[in-house]
Amino acid sequence: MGRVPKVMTAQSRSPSGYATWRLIAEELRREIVGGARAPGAKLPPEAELAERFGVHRNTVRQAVSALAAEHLVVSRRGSGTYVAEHTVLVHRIGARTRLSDSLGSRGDASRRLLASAVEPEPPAEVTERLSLGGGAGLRLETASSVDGLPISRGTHWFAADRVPGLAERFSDTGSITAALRAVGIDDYVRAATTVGARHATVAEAADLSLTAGSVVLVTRSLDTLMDGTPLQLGITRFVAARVELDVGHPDLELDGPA
Amino acid sequence: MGRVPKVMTAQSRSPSGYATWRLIAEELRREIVGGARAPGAKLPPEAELAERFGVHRNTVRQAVSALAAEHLVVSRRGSGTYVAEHTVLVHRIGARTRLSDSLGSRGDASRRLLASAVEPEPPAEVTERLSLGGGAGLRLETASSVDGLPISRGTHWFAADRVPGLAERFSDTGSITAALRAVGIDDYVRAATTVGARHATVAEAADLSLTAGSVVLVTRSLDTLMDGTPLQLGITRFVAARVELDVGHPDLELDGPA
DNA sequence: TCAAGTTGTCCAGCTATCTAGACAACTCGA
DNA sequence: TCGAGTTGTCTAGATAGCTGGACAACTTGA
Repeated sequence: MGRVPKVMTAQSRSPSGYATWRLIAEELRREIVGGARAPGAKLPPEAELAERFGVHRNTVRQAVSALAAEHLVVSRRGSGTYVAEHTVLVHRIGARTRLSDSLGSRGDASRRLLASAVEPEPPAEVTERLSLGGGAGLRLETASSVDGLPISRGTHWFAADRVPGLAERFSDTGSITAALRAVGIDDYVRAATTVGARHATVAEAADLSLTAGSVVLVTRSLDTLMDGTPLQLGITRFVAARVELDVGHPDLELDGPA
Repeated sequence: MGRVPKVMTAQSRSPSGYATWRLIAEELRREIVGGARAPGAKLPPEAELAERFGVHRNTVRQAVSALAAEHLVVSRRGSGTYVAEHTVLVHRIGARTRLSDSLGSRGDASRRLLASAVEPEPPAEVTERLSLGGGAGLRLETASSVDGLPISRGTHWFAADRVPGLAERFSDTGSITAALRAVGIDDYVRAATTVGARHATVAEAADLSLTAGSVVLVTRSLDTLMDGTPLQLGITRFVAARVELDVGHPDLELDGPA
């Protein structure tokens, strides 16, 4: 592979608005999370990386320390820098799958309530998609993490009068499904989900322990009761570096008879 | 909203590795593609934006010109800066939906073949998921655009001996579905799709007319014949700023009887 | 025990980026 | 027609980040 893209050749920085060390960090991160460098593997020495990217070793060091800050690599003086265990969480998006399920399959996962509030006048999108019609909205802010690393932040909207006491129930269980069951809603399905991606806002970067400008996956989903009544509008921001979404296609059989 | 995050306070650059003007550009882009600023709407004057972000007007100008470079805004001397028509393409991911469908619903959309090649030894992932078993792989590189703006880049793998002449057929129609039909494959379905997001590589940024460090949505999908034989492994990079993925959930009825 | 290899720390100089200010060019409503 | 408002262009200076080099601290294998 020799020299690699060569974007960062000139002295100091490329005029892209991105610091050279950031571009290098992102390239190395791609190699790691993409699987080209397995956990436990040793990274090439800084001197070698510096030569490969055509920059000074100090610049590589800054890139590596950024990766170390997000626990993707661990450096040992005198020995080398090693890829850390980093397991990417695969979250399945399906009509009946919940984030709790994806988290539950893992060892040290948690989901917790950060805040809840009754909003007399929710944003237009919420009023519309939940068919609130002037009623108040209940907003829940949640956070999830795996192995102590933040995975996602979620904003969940409900019709306030349909789910009395939901916030308290959620705190008990860490599961929205369980909390809904506790307030009398036994079943619901995912009606629609859209997926986008963008740079994290400053606030999101802080919340998710990311450096500014990291990438987040954003899902917007609508859950409905079995009779089609809209139940929950959820907006979830996932740390793109640590999460992959799996879009199930279980509707194969549905097409046969049609 | 007053002053906004204030990340970029100090002189020169913030210590995040991102130039101040880039952070501002990304914030403005979020406001625009997020819908807070409608197409045709006038942006606040540069002086006002400068005050809001706590930077000099020149810094705002650099951010705005970056947005202008991606055709998200248009500046008119003496008048102001306006949000351009930018329509986000919504691409539905379902068992039987094709990118051609999403593109087809739009006015000036195109899809074209960039390259095709028979690879005697495809990457391990391809060999495995397509069950090539030592056979050669056919690789197609495609690009799609809407209104002259690049939307995606795709890499499509097939078993070379199962789809003779596919590349030529694709060039004719701009549709993989049509090309497959032309070589005798009438029907197939999406078996699995995963979605991730990350910063674009340097090469991708160039291919998709993006500035370095922009965000791309990455889907990896496997299509199979109706009998389950793997047919196509596709890796598509979408411009996150211009595309939203819609995950259909058409399998509601499937769960009832189960 | 030693030497090669690797990461950690420090410092001086250069340069791109941001700040600051001024003025030109143009639009649009009064 | 005029003037307020807005974008376009230019110059100059300050500073943080990148470069380049040297050396210390530590690990590992011979």
